[in-house]
Amino acid sequence: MTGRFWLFKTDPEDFSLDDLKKSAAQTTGWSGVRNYQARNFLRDEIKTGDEVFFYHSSSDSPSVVAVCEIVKEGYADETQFIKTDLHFDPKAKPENPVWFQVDIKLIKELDNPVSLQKMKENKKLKDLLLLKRGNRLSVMPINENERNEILLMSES
DNA sequence: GCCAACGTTGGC
DNA sequence: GCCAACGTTGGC
Repeated sequence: MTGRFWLFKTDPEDFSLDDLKKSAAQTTGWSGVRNYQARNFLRDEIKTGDEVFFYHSSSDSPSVVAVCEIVKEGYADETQFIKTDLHFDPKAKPENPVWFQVDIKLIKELDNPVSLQKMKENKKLKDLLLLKRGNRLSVMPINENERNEILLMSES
């Protein structure tokens, strides 16, 4: 069974690959996403077994650094209900959640991180959503060819 | 630290 | 429904 492919951005100051490695079962809930387009992917389209590239933004060399897998698909993001949480949303009610999350598990750290710069230089990735001007989506789909190309780049 | 690009908010 | 103001993202 082959699922779809996704790329999740994270600011390593908030949650890094090292944090994921230290997590129980190397699994973490991807909570805190507060963008409607990303929310729709998390709620409706991302399925258990789908593959995810784990991307560090806002670092010295923004890069894809690992491959993960969805181990639990869309469910209500608890942080929206917690008043003291940074991601609290007063509009959200437990019977009518606004924000959703999935759980991801680390599968493999890439042998060589694939930097944003290298992806920009690769003509085969010219349509990669990540490279579109001003793209701020933190959860985005990528296609199989792009996924294969990025994996290939990580091998050398 | 800067700033362009973008999403959201709120007045009208 | 428009759009200016504002806050945030994220590359550099």
